[in-house]
Amino acid sequence: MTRYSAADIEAKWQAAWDKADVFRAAKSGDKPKYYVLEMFPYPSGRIHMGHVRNYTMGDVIARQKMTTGHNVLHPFGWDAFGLAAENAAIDKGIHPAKWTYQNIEDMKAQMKPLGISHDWSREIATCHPEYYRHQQSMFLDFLEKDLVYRRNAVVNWDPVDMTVLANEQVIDGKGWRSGADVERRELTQWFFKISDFSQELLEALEGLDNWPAKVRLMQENWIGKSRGLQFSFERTDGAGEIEVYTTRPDTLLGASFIGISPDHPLAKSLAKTNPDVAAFRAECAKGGTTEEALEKAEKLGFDTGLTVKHPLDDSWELPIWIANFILMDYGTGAIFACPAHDQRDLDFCRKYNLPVVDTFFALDNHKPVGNEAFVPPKTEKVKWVNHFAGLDVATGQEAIDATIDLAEKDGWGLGVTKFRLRDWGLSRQRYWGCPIPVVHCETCGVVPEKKENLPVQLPDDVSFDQPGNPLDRHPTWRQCTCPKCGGEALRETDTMDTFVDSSWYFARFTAPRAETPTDAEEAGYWMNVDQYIGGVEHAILHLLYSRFFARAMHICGHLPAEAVEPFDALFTQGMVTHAIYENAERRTDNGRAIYHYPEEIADHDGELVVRETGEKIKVIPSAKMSKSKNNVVDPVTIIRDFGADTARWFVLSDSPPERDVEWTAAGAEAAHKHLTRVHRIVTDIVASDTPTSPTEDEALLREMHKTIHDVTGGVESFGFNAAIAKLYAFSNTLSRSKAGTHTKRQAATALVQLMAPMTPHLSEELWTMLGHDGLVTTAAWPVPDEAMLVDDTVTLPIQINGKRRAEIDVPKDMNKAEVEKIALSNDAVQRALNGAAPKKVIVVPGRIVNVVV
RNA sequence: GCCCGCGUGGUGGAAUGGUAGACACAGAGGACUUAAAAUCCUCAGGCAGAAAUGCCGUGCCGGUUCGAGUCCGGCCGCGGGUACCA
Repeated sequence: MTRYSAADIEAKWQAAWDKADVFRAAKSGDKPKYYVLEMFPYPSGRIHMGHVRNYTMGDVIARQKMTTGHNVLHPFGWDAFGLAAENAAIDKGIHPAKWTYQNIEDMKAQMKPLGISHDWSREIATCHPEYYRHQQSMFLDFLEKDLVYRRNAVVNWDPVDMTVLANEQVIDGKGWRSGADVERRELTQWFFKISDFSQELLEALEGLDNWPAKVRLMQENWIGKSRGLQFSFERTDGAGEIEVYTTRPDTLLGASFIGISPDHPLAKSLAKTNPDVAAFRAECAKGGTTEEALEKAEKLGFDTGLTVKHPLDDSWELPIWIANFILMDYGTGAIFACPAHDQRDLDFCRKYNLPVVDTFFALDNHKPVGNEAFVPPKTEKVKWVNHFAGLDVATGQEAIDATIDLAEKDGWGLGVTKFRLRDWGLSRQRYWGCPIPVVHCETCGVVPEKKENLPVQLPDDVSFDQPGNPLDRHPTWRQCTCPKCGGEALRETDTMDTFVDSSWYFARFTAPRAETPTDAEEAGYWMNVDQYIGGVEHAILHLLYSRFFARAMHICGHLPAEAVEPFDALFTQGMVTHAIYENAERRTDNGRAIYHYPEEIADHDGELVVRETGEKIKVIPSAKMSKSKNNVVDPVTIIRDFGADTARWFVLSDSPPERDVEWTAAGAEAAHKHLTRVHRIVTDIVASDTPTSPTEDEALLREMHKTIHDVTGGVESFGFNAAIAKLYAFSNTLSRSKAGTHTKRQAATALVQLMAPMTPHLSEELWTMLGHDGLVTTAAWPVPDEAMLVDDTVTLPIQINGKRRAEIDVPKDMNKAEVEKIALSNDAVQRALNGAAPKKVIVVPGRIVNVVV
């Protein structure tokens, strides 16, 4: 008897697939196409369990589709530009390109043994000029179609390193290398006009039936459509007005002050003459740019001393304050505050001793406003103290609509629809990204590079010995000729956000070597992605940007109209998480936490310590595996010790794919044991010669058909863990069955085929062992016999008052009255009834009986 | 802060509004073995009970329903996103 040796089997069958070239995709007329795509990885250098989980899921889908008559495209590539490469350049002195390409090689070497059905002939890397030249060319198309523009926007500025920081590089408001207080600073930057598509991107969400509801909801909220009132408060000094936008115009009677953003034109102009305003603005500019940082920052205010008039009452004056929590990017950069009915406004008023206009709702037990605002839900009816907008009693929404109507009728305001979605800033002041193909000319201004001059290629000779963008200080790279006037000009040194790279790679995969960004015929055939799979952390940005990009590409003729929603079905897998081990005794020189790899940790009598030094460890429970936290677990050892099939089986079993899983080392061994057992079960069957036994054979075949049915359903609906549970159960059934050898071989064949998408190498081996020709990878998927799926009798639980008390076996199609009669004559029911008649009897055919006593 | 999600035995988890705990891991007991490993068999939510059985039980509080892990409302805890990590 041969033992299961993953190493031998896996190398052998991978070679066989290569030889038969089974995963190379090509257009074909005779089969429906199926494009399955996993989100491509960032080449960090090591694959981790999250990758294995992601690609294995995609592989199960791809392989199962191959065997159900589909022409499958399953490509792979690298999201290769990014910040980490520059950090490596700074920390280790390696050139970002060298680091990236080396990582790609390393990760490929770790990926290949997994036996994923990727078509490697289509491999792309976004940092390759052959990729980004098409991206530059599309940027020029977008420019021509007015989908790109420049304006000022804020960045995180490190005043010590004199450099722009990513949000990730701002920790508690300080630069991660310098430790200096970060400031917000304005730069002129490039933007995609994604906000022009707000309404369309919102509406089209409804059609995405095969996307998770939560992702659609998150995008809907992100786009954030709102209808509100836009109107102006006139300044009492006659020097103009303050325009505000509010989604709660119904609270206008409670207006207590006007707040403007520190970046509001009025605040800026006051700062020119008033040093206190300038100082306050500088104070507000401290800290990072994230919405979280802005929202959580301590609320600060500054009294301008100016006042405005209430639009409904000329004698009602309100003060104008500058407040740090008001964003210039949303609405008009100015608001009115209603402290009686908004907690944040109330807190602000209490802090700065501003007068608070009392509640204007007629509350049953009215008390003057204390430190708690009364916030009725938009759908709740409230009664007014005074008639307002012609209303006496109304819900918030009715009041909002009525107020807008009133304002429009009386001519002092306008109902306006706004979106939260902002334009997509794509400028990055960094080296390792796709250069933005424009030049700056003294005479012509900003001029697009000529397409024939693409790619605008990154220079290789750059240094990272000082902070900032190396492109800015490169001795020659910037110098170029103006494409318009032919005079001397300077290249743009901003590169593109890496989200641009990942917003169209799925389209490039359909024709990865085409001379244009896409090939109309190939894109027409392969698009859309039928099944897209990736981490839920991409629910908003990547997926929304891609939806925009597909529309923009369509406008420029790079994608057909049907491809504006590029992902027909989306599955968001959960993350593989792991505890983070923070050193509790030591920090870095500039006070940052030190994180240790799981393998550096030892357990000393229940206390976790650093193995080498014995330093105590603070365990941070469970978080997304992240390089910066050193909590990434490496799957390579599992593959080496147990083989790819074990790793694949293991990541699919036990946890539902959409759920986060906490990584544990235990379990891989168990998965391997099971595969060994399947190998032994099949080996034993092949060697056996048991005569047929009608009842045993029938029982086994019934189980086989049920298993085929359940596993097929599981695989097609991402219920991989449930499918694997069925396969475990069926292995048990098969191994204990007394059926004849002929039937057992049939059952073993089904088992091997059903396992094939998950454990393709082992399945190929056993397929051959069972005497089948060809590859199980291309053999037709088994189909269950419907007649074998239904049992003649069913076991019905009997509940008394909703609690299970007994069960009865009845023929499956027995009518309700019969079932009720049998149920009522049951001992447990008789006991519960104690001679009385039941109040009610519910019979759900084939399901349950509930007797109410 | 805001948006989204999740919470079930010692552990991972299963369960179209219909028998809560399938299938596994760890555990206990047994068979085989000189012994161990491997393998096979059995047990196993908690409490009470010899057992039959009864009561409790899906983060907490409340609601809808003949029936709630599942639907609704309110909390608590954890995770993701928060526009320059990808």
